[in-house]
Amino acid sequence: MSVGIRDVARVAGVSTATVSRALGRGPVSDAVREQVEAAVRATGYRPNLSARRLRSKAAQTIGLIVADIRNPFFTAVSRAVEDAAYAAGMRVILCNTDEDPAREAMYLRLMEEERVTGVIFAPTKVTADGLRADSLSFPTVFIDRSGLPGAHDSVVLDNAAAAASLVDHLVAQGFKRIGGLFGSTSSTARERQAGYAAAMARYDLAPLARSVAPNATAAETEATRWLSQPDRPEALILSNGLMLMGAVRATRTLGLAVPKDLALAGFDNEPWTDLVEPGLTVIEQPVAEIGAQAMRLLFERIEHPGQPVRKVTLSGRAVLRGSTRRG
Amino acid sequence: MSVGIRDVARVAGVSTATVSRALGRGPVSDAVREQVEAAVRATGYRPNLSARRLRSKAAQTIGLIVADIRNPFFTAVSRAVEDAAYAAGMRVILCNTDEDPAREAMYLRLMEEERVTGVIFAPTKVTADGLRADSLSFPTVFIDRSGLPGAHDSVVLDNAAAAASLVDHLVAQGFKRIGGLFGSTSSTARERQAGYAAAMARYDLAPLARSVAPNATAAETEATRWLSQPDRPEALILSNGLMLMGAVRATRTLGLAVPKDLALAGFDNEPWTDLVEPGLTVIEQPVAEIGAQAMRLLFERIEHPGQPVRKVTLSGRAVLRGSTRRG
DNA sequence: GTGTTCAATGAAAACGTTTTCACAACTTGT
DNA sequence: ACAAGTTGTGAAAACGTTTTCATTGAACAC
Repeated sequence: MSVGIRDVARVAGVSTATVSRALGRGPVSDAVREQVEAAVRATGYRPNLSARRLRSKAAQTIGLIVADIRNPFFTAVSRAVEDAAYAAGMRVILCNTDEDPAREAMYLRLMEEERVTGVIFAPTKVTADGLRADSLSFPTVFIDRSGLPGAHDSVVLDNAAAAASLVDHLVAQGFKRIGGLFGSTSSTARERQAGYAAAMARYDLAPLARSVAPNATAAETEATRWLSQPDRPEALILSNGLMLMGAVRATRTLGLAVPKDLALAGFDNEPWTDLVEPGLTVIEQPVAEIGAQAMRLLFERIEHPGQPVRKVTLSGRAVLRGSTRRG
Repeated sequence: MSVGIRDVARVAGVSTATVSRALGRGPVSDAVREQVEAAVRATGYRPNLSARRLRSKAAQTIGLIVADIRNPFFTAVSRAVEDAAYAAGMRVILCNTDEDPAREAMYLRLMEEERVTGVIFAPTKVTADGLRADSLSFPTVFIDRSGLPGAHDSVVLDNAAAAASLVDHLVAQGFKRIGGLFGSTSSTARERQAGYAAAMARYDLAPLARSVAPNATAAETEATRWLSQPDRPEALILSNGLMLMGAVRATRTLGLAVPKDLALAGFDNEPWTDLVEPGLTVIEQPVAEIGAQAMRLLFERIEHPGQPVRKVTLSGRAVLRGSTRRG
């Protein structure tokens, strides 16, 4: 049979209250503490966390809700979140929504039932815009995308500036017909597109933007179609790593040389981007920093529930490689 | 204040027992069930899962303990595990050990305290070999590496056969001086090395094997050193995706043409492996299948605790690309 | 000495469920 | 028409902790 705190108490010759105090933080004499610890070793006692949570109302659990853990951005963020969580003695429950609002709603309900300490959430635009400040019964930090202004803490990339810096770089290299292929569903992609358009306007260049589903296949299909046209762009900006991969595939099948026939630039400095010749110019997101900052905001929100909503905006870093070098 | 089952009971005009039965599976009249459901909607009741777990002793939680979620192999497995878990109404707690036995021990203890339903675990060799059949108080399935024979259910790749098939392919292409650079810590790498050595022996070729830490940097360093020697191999097999990446970097810095100066082959069919010219020959692991099979074994173990220990061995698929084509 | 404070402890309540037990009201088989 | 299930329900116990409340004894201030 399972050994409980009363078995430990009996062996140690004290009350269950004293055992609880000896194991947690409570005033106990050194002698008693040692007795209890000996009894714990003797019995092989392991506390039951469900009981502890029920009574103490501290779940010591944080929920991490992302679109898909296989997206390298979320993978890296997740690792940072977990490191911070376990360092603070908390567990992490991981959920993949596949950008499906129904699944988002389901997982948010689950989080309520778990009575989690807090949640880190990368919502779709529709869910983010639907969540008012008081919609959620637990502290929540949005990552990657922020929702209604002032409703929730968030940590995001300065997407517009990052996209603009790619345009700056391409213009400096002498490119003029700069196209942009952006994801159609996320608010992140929308911000990047806006930054791109604004930068193009600054240079008096006509923006050439298209939108598709933010995955490699859709991007490859659309890029192939676009680049087959006679008036194809001489440079192309992709709004995330998967789409960049699709674009590379398109250049291969069309036999286009990079950067001679087409310059390429994108987001997410994944390990392979410097392996495909001639190296891809990308915006590197501070992924670990995003996760760590999100946890910091979350902990501070838990500590001071009433404090004003905060939005942390981090800058991307342009990693310049051969794919944007003017022949 | 938080609304509990007694509030629902009061509103519905029934006892708490009836509410519990109406929400779960218990005999209740249709009329009462509707009343209860109406009361739940009216009160906004959300069950407290900690209380439920404490009383019912069903945690509905599975632990997933891997080395590092950023390793694409574990990322993919993790996604499959989570899909299966949530489909069965279970939550997933994710833990990263960084191959550190101390962290493994810590997380295993945590799993005990959580009273988890089961665990999917990718252990280091030292931990795996130290865990007897009765060491763990919860059903456990090992993935990627199996421990003591007959101690735990496991699902693994046929590593020896996979490595041998790479040798077969290289020999068929006419390569003779085939080197192997293997990870030094995992039992997986050891199996791959053994398969490599056995295959080489079959062809009466001298094995040329070296071991380093299984990461990109160490592999790059060692490969650079090795390939700088006058008697360097004409083909190189790497024991995982990260090491393959390191080897590619080494060829770039040394100015070696692939496959003319050096053929390359490795493991893990990651998306970038077909993007770096001329395409890398790799063994594709059935990652989703591994996760799904692990969950199947786990559920069946939970269902039938006494059944004999099972080991599922899956085959890799050789994806042949330009990096091993004989010039 | 006599209050007063404080540290250490135990008994018992509390946390929010599910499950057991008992029972009443129906069905069913004969 | 009667025994034997079966079904629906409520009261109360149980799950394994932490926390509250009360009590003891010792230390301290006057």
